Amino acid sequence: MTKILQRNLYREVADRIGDLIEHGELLPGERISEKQLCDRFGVSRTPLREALKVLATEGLIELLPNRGARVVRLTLKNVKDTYDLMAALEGLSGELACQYISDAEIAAIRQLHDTMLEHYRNRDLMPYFQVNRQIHESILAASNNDVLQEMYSNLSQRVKRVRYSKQMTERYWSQAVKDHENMMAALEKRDSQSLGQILRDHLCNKIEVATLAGVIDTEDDKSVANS
Amino acid sequence: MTKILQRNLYREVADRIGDLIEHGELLPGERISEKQLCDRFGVSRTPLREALKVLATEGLIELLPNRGARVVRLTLKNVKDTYDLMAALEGLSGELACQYISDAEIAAIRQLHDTMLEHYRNRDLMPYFQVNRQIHESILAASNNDVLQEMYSNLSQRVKRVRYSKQMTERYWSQAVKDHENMMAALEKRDSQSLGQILRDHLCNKIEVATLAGVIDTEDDKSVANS
DNA sequence: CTAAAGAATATTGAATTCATAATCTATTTT
DNA sequence: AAAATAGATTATGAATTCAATATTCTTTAG
Repeated sequence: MTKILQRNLYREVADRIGDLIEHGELLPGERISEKQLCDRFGVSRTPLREALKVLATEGLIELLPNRGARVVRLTLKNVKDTYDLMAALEGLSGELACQYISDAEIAAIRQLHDTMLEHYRNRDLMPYFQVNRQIHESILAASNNDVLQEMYSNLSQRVKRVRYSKQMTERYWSQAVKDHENMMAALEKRDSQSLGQILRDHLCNKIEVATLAGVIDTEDDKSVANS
Repeated sequence: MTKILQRNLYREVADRIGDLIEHGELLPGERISEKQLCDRFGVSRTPLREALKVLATEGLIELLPNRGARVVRLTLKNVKDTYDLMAALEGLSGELACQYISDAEIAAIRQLHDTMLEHYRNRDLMPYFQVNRQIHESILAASNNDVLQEMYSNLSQRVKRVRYSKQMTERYWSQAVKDHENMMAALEKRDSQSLGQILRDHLCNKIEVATLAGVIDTEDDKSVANS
């Protein structure tokens, strides 16, 4: 997949700041200094400030009038809300995919599925997650709904930075694999109702949330003192 | 027209441009002139351009590198995709509302519902739609999910400008009212599965889409000539 | 020594300026 | 006369400048 080369400086800067947030170089609640980032990226304040406005719209940072920007502090409720929404969107993607997906696309997903099972049997966690993600993305792509994909992508961005803190227990892992077996069966039957329901109930996201409580909403050195 | 004198100038400008798009003063596909809007709002290009970036992120306009901004041209598929998504979100809002809604809130919605029925009996179309919208908004609010509400609001904004072109047929109207009767029953029983399903299937949005084909994607004088 | 007040500094908000790319117009060539 | 090209004009992209608000530091009163 060739990347569309962005000529827009502000978009480039926004993506870079997004990366900093995702990788924890900018902490939740941390004040974002315009000057500091300008120096870091070698751009002037104009495109940087445009990027900040865009990131605020995307929900990654928040802007306080006359007081600059800060990284959004994810609360447990906030993450929970986001996952509930993502589950609903995945459900919709499954329903739609059943209507539009081609035999070839199903075969490709079947292949991913089998690969994933192999990783599960070997207990290769990272490759498992990698392929798992590809399966969900394939179904999303097959939904043939651009708005849905855009929205899902945005929500995914917001909670990306809390993903690394997962410790899969054996019980949940086997359940997730069973879910995927059912998904695969529903998809190959093109049973949209079933696939939608399975994806909505698929708990892997919620597991993450459950194991997460300690990571998010950390009390930092920076003060908050707002409404 | 009152001039702008508020903090968060870019937000104000973005909202005003959004209004222009919604009310058809800026047409789909129409090139947006920065200078013209600057003069109109009495602001400099800096906050205006920030507003354009935000509007592009919200999906109302699109930015072409070095070639300015233009109002997004809604295609039938685009609107259809958006409504599919909104239906899924409404479904989720219903499920969640059943979990969190208070007796008082249900009573308030019951009151709105009865008022709506009255408007239906009198065939008062506009008041009917007004109260109808209030009911859906009340359920959304009761869902207790801020992210959901934010997303729904954004999607709603995108398709707002095609709403006025609806001609409700008697048959669809009576069906919509029946749907609402079922919704009300499910809500009062706090039957989240039922309410979710009813809201997802509730067709009023799709009626709009069906009667819409002539309105959207109008071929304007302005040229497009992109991928 | 603490706390309040005021000056100094730094940061943000917005307008202006400069640079570059796109568009338009007029002229030239076939 | 039609098409192509060079120059002029306009619009956009980005940096800089100016103005305001907020923050920090210093001084002074209690």
